[in-house]
Amino acid sequence: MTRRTDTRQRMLRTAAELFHTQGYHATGLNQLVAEGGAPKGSLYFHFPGGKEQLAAEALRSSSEQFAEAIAVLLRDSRTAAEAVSTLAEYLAESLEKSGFRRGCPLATVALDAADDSELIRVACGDGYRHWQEILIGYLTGQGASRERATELSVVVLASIEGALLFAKTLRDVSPLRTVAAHFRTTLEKELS
Amino acid sequence: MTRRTDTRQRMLRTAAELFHTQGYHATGLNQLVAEGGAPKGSLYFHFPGGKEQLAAEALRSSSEQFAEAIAVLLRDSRTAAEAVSTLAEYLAESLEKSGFRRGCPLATVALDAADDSELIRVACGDGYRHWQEILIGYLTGQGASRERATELSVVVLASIEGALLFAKTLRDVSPLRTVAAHFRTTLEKELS
Amino acid sequence: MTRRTDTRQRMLRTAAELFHTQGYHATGLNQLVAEGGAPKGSLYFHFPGGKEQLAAEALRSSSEQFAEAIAVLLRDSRTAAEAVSTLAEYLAESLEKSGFRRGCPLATVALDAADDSELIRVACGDGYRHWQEILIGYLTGQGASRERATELSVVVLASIEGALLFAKTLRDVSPLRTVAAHFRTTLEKELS
Amino acid sequence: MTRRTDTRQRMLRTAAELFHTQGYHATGLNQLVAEGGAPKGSLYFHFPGGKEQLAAEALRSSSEQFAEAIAVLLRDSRTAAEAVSTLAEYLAESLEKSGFRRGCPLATVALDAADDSELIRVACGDGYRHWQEILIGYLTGQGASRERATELSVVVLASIEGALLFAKTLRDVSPLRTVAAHFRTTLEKELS
DNA sequence: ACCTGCGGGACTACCCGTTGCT
DNA sequence: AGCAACGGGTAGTCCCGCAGGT
Repeated sequence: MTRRTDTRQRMLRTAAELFHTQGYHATGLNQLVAEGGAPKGSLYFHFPGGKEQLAAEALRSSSEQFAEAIAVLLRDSRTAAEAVSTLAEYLAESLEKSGFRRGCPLATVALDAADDSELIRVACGDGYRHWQEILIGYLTGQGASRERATELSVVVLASIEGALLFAKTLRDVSPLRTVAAHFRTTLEKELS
Repeated sequence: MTRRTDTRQRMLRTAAELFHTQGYHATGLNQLVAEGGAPKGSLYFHFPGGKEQLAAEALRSSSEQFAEAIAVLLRDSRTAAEAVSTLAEYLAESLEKSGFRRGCPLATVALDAADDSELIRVACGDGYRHWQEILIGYLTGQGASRERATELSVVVLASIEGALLFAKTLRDVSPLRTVAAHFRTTLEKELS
Repeated sequence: MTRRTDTRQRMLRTAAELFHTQGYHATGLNQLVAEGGAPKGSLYFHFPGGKEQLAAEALRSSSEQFAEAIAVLLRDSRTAAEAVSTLAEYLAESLEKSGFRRGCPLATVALDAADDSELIRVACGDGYRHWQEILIGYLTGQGASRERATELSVVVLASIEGALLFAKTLRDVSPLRTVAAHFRTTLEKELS
Repeated sequence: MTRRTDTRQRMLRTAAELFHTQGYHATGLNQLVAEGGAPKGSLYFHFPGGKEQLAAEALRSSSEQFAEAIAVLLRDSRTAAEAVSTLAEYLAESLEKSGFRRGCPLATVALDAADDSELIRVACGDGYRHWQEILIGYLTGQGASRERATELSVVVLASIEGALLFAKTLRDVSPLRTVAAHFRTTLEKELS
């Protein structure tokens, strides 16, 4: 039965998009089913856990998709410095093109729902850890020690998250570029 | 006439607390007036602009209070490296003591309400800019050029914001400490 | 599936009754659902347009019911003079029995909501036109020219509406009887 | 002290205007004080009976003003037929010029508040009786018997009220003109 | 003593996430 | 799979009084 999967998948896509841009509490189930063209009653068939489960699954999906994007970006970069720049530029474009609406796909929900739902908090946490692991793998591949790579991955990722927050709030992507420039220098020195 | 100031101020305090920990859309006016002991009708007397105005003013208040805390922390630090460490430690404690609820006082609302209200977005943006200026002032005082201080302030602040997000989501303050350790090294090298 | 129709219909009946006696703005949705025994959440399922749509549909229903009553009264009258008297007497009884609350089922809402809602204004307008057409049909059947019947229908209907207003305001049905007496004479002379 | 009278009077004027066009329940005290430029707290000083007293006084004022207008119109008319036509035309113009908002100054409130407030109901009733007396006086002056004048005054006034209701609801003043034409004929025949 | 700024809740229309019955 | 129902929730406005300054 493919239709079931199809409906479920469409709901998840819509949910991912809305939770990404609006956060958890600002996103209504009505808007979700309206925008996704899905019948309202079916929601609790596909997601018995309700809004919480839907959000958790949508976030996992968003997170994996983003992880894939990072992985591709890193694979195509010759140096860590270049990789960070490319990532920042990609995020800047994504943010700007969406009218400063699409920042980090997890951050908004992580902040406004983590205290309400353990399921959601863990989904976001897992996402962040996954991204970090990808970066650690890359940096060790570039010659960094496991310990150093771990530290750098946290700092780089945190900087980018913070820069995304600033960029969205100020409607100006320059924080992303500033952060990228900083780490280009830092990483080039260290991982020549 | 002290009562007027008192009620308004009490509302603002309660609002600041709730918006800080829950975000904009997750915070109901009912909860707000219940927790603040104020009647609903008074709210719209003091804040004719409703929830939006209340949030914007509360955020400005939160932002200034935080700015003051940063300023004090920096004033009491001998080096920039120490200052960043102290700030990170202060935030880590604040986060942990509140059960991982009090992160950045602006970030949650900035992400979940910036697209809905220009008033709120600008209030948050002004807050971030103010914090940055404080940091720039400190760094130039420590010998950094204006340009370098500007870049560093963005990177440091963004890292801390991102680390707060990670710490809250993972229920673990170590990202804050990792970031602090990183900048201790970086800043000590640069601003000896 | 009979339950759907049932709930919707029950809501409409209650709405018609309340809007008839209290007008639009004096009738609260809470009172409506309480009095109708219907759940609050269902209202916006059946009437997505909210109070306005509910009122408009209730008025159309009231209007048709009243039209039917007029039609029956006219069908059972041998002369136009008798018909007007019977109608006036019927309205006087209805008004008095209800404690001077049930006047024209459209007038109160027409006056207090026509400027707020085009939907409601048109619903009332359509009702009045329909009643007039019924009267025109009857009068032409009694030998009046189309033109004369049109004029008479307006005057007769307007007089009855005005008499209902006076009767309700003065808590005295005699204006209705006075109007009836007047048109009995006028119509008997003309449509012998 | 003239200021007191002034504020009170300004409140009454604004109230008369708003109750006339919107009815009782659709008119909020906030709108009233905002539109009238009066201080909110003063309302219950000048009108201890609150909204109800304010409305009742405003309606009495409106009613007297309208009675004066009728008296002047009748005084300037040579025949009853002409008088009714002039009155209808005056009302048609007033209605049309106000965007079909100013109908009878009492009717809207009479219908939507008579059941809630005896004070208001009686104020409207007194108004209607006063208008009738003026008309009766005129018609007896034109040669009608007291009894006949009483009946005619009710029918004429009721017709005009009903025509105002229809005109407002249909956004078309022709019912007023139709009624006027009818009574021109009737009255000319009778009171030659 | 004449006012009125401020406060006080109950109530407004509307929508929420959720669940049975079909 | 899904329509209809459910009631407690949302932000916002209602009409009203009281304490205290002019």
